Amino acid sequence: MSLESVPPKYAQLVQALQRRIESGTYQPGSLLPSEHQLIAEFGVSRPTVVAALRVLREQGWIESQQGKGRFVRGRPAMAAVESNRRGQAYLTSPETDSPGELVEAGAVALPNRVATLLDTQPKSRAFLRRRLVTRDGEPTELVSLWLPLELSEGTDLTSGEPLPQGIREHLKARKGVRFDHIVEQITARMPTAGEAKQLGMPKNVPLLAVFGAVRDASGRPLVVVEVLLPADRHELEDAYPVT
Amino acid sequence: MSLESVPPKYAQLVQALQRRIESGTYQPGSLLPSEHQLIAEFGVSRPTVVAALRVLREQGWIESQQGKGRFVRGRPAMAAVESNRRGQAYLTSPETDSPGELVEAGAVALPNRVATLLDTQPKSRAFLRRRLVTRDGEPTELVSLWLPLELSEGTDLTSGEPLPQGIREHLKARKGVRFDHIVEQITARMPTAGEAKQLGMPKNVPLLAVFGAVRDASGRPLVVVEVLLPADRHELEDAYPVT
DNA sequence: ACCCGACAGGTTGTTTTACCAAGTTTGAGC
DNA sequence: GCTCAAACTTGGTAAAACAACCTGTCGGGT
Repeated sequence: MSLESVPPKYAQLVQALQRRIESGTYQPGSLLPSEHQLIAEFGVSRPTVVAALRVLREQGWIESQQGKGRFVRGRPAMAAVESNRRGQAYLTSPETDSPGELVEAGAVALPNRVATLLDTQPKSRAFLRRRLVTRDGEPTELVSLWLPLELSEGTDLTSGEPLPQGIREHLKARKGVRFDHIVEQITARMPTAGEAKQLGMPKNVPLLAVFGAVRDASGRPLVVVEVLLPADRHELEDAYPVT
Repeated sequence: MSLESVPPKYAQLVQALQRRIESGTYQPGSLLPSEHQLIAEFGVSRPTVVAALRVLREQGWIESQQGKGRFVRGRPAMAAVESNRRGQAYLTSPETDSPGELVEAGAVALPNRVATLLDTQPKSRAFLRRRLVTRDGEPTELVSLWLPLELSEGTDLTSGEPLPQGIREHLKARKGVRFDHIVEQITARMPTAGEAKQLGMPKNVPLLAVFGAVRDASGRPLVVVEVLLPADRHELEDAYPVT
């Protein structure tokens, strides 16, 4: 009676083949053993082998060609690029993890762009929570969070205290909403006098403005995050496959 | 004798179920018919049904719960957001599709950032091809393409003529290289005097600079694309799932 | 009357055996 | 040298069985 559940056979096969590719046993460009050979070596049936190879192909480790065989591509290089999405971190990790100070928390009239992203009438009101994040004691990013009023009620976001929990978990626990994906808009503009002062940046350096509209699986907007970054100190990096 | 190859049954099932979800026959949140019911209705075997449902789950249309059934999530909202990646279009569609003029084509010393992205020594030389893209007769974007010299030899990129073919196809046909993914860096800065003049923009408006390092499957950099956008006229949009 | 556990019948997840189709390579035979 | 069939490869379909999980119902016990 094993309390630990063993992974299914096809998943074990996936891991075994990944290890062999990473260790160089299977060189990139070479031909992988055929289905029949893998069946003989691992003692499993053909559908099991096929299931494992399908996973590897979908993850980009190998590619297959009908009639010829399956070729090793190597460890997918995309996985090595850590996607550095600014909005993500502030939604999942607790505010107490990133030092900073709360500069605003209360109901405000929505800017046009945020109203559009939230799918509400312009000038309607929503809850705004804005933090100035510091790194090494210096202010570096201005992070704003807009929530519809009905979503902010009954949460700890309206308090002036830093959240000891990720915003994503907090909203799921209190309001039952589930984040699914983010639509991101990136623009650049000159800082206002107030922003330049808060961020301690020269007035002739542009700001990178990242707007992230967080939506549920049906596409309904839940929250909008805005991250303002002085462009001389930050840049955004990301990776994606060529279609 | 059908010359057209019919799609496999599981793919037909995928399409049929997608249509029903989109048309509202299967409402989001509701329970999908069980495997047994789908087998009876479509007259296929269980592995075929399971294969179709696996595709739908991986694409985000449904989610499954062992012991209960499969629930409709709806058309994945991510698919509705057209990913608007600036670098992509210039790599795949022919230059003759986007009006503009070639402003530079020849070997130059690499800027530091591009040399880093191409994984070469700083100040080494590479081929630069720069185009000023116009929309509605107005200049809007400055697109630069850097290639290692050995990759530009024997291609039509060194000529002053617009390519009647996508760069991706051209390089694959002539040099046998295959684009796999792009590592993208986004920054903002003030335009130089020359850039402001070429783009016909005010000097106090920042530029969005998008650097895209195109790599093959092993992560080796092939080409670097730079797109310069006046920030008052363009913004970048993208969507990605919450992990 | 109420509670709780056993059990039956539903669901999806995993594995096996079997067969046919389609693409590629090889080599035997002409 | 050429043709073509055989033998390899992966892709797809069918039928069956077992395991794991959920949800009722039907008991028996308190």
